[in-house]
Amino acid sequence: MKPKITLKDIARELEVSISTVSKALKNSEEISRDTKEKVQAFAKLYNYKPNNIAISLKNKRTKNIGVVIPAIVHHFFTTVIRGIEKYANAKGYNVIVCLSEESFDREVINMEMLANGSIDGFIMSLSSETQLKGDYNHLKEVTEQGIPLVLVDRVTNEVECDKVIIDDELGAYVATKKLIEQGRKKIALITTDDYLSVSKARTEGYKKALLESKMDIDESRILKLSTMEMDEQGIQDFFKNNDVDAVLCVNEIFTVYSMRLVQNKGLNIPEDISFIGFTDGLLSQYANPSLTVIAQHGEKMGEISAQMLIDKVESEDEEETFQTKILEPTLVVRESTIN
Amino acid sequence: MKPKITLKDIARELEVSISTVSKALKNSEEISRDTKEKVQAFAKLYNYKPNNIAISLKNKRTKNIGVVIPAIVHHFFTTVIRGIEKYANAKGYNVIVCLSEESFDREVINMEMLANGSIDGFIMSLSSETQLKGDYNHLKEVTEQGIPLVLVDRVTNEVECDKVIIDDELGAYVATKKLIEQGRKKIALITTDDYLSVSKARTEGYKKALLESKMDIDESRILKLSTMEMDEQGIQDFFKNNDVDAVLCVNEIFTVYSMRLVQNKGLNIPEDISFIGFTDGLLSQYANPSLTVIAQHGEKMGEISAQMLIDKVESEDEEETFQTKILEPTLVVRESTIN
DNA sequence: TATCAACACGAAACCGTTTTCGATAAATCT
DNA sequence: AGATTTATCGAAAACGGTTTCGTGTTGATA
Repeated sequence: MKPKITLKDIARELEVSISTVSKALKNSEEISRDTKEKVQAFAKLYNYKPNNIAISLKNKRTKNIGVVIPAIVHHFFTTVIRGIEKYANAKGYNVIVCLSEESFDREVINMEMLANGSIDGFIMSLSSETQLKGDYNHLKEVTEQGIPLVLVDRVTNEVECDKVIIDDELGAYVATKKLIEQGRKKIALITTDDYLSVSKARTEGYKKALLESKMDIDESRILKLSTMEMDEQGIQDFFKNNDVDAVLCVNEIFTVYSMRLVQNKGLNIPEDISFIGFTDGLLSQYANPSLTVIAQHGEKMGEISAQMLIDKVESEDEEETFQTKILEPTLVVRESTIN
Repeated sequence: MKPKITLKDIARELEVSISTVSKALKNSEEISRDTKEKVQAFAKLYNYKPNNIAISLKNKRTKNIGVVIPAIVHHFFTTVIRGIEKYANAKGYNVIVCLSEESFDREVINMEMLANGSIDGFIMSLSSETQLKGDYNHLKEVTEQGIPLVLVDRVTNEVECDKVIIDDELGAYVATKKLIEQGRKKIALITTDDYLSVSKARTEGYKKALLESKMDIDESRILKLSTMEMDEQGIQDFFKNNDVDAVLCVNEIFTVYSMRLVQNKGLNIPEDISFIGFTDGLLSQYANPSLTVIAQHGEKMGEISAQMLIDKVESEDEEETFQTKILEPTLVVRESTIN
């Protein structure tokens, strides 16, 4: 066990001052070639690495960014993290991941843990409970303290900050339009409660497409489920009581589970009924039939979030100008719709 | 924008010394009731929170743990992270996640970034490239520096540290045994290269079960694929050239993809051919038919890893005693096998 | 030979805490 | 009254760096 070596150790050993060592290691012009070589050789020999904490304390910058997301087992969020990691790491930043598990309290606790010097900025996606409560004081507090914040995907316009979202309304619109073009007349929507920003937008896109095609909006064809748990019974009841020929679902799981139900009823996909889901994840790729989906480009969203955040963190001037980056979703056609 | 308030600010404002403020906030006996109340009230009013970085520097403990894993889009690893997060957070620790993306270099870089004071300990799962190279010097270095390390799932016995694994050999053995009991005679194994610790163990379990039942080991029924990418062609060729009535796959994706291939050939699952996979993830649950799998209990593994690490971090004594915790996998029977 | 710039280095402040060790005054004891 | 406690607080070191500023020693210049 060889403990870490410090500047002080080198200074003592070489009988110079700490400042000399520090400068020598930075190749400062102030220090003679002789001393620099001596110090650098010694440092290399003993594998000296400056202590990150000390540096953080000195320049009030940690090179850490905090990421608070509702869940990690959802494929979409893992791709977002991956994008963040990728960009952040290339810029020399570490990523501290905290999971709110859709809980308001855990979101608050996690932010407070990180907001006291541990990170230079936040990237976060709101928990569903937070969006339900509509309480964003914990976000406002960090922005008031001057900590940069980027909201991604699940956002709110209650707090002023940078945001990265996809055009969920457009995504649902395009998907619904696609189903209409295929001659579908009874198009269902399986979504989550409206307080989720994304769900609301998608419902609007769905309705917009229907209205544009002079089709009625039948509220009984819209199923709203909880975000917290997978309500299998709810979906079963829905298909028992409704006769539909196409379904748009706001996530992969709803889609795949619904497909199995109708398959067990003896229907053929996509001949008898079409499906389109959100999120282009493993489930969509490997489902049978494979899913036509609205791809959300999570990795791209993560990268952009990280870029916006790090730009803010590293910018000198304190211009209070925020932007919202809206990405366009992509329709990926596979086997669950007639192509 | 209200900047963070420090002890010094409070001291100046209340005309006492910094030490008095510090003690007052800790409810020290040294300080009079009057002063304590005054200080505490002021601190609450201005929402004083101690700076984590300063505290870290002082007591050489960051309350951060570093997690380095090969990938995050694999369901198994996300469950591990979730378990780590859960335990660590309950203990007041933050989790810094780094992705090696199966690359040796990125693994080294990430560890070096974190090893200089940013974290109190590591939890990691080796990248496949690292296992291929067999170079574990970066691990040995951190342990030599006295930084606790816990290896999880993808481990090596080249480095002495705590480890958490599941009994992969047993898992494959149980699965193969199950297939044999069902009367399967031509059981294939689709796995990854042997340099991965888990693949090797699973292959052994598979062989052991076969030998125990006096069945021949036909090496042509063992397909070894790269970990790096999904080799669809390799699987297609395999099923073109082999006649099998049961398949054991080391992950979900191999299983699901293989199932589709044989389904498209007109075979019925599980009547004509059975499938068992590893990892009880979304793909397994929602595949059609749903998968019989060997569950690896990733979340549990994460929790145990975090517990072992934090125990080491917080223990005073430096006993160099390491343990390897071996979890038992569980066979989850679903539709891809005859039950 | 006195002056001055260039060179090479060190002292010390600083980042925000914690903690040890006095120090002062009042209170208690002999 | 003098000695000793006790209560209350502050100075300062420490954690491990960075950075400003000062200082002593050269050598060159006038």
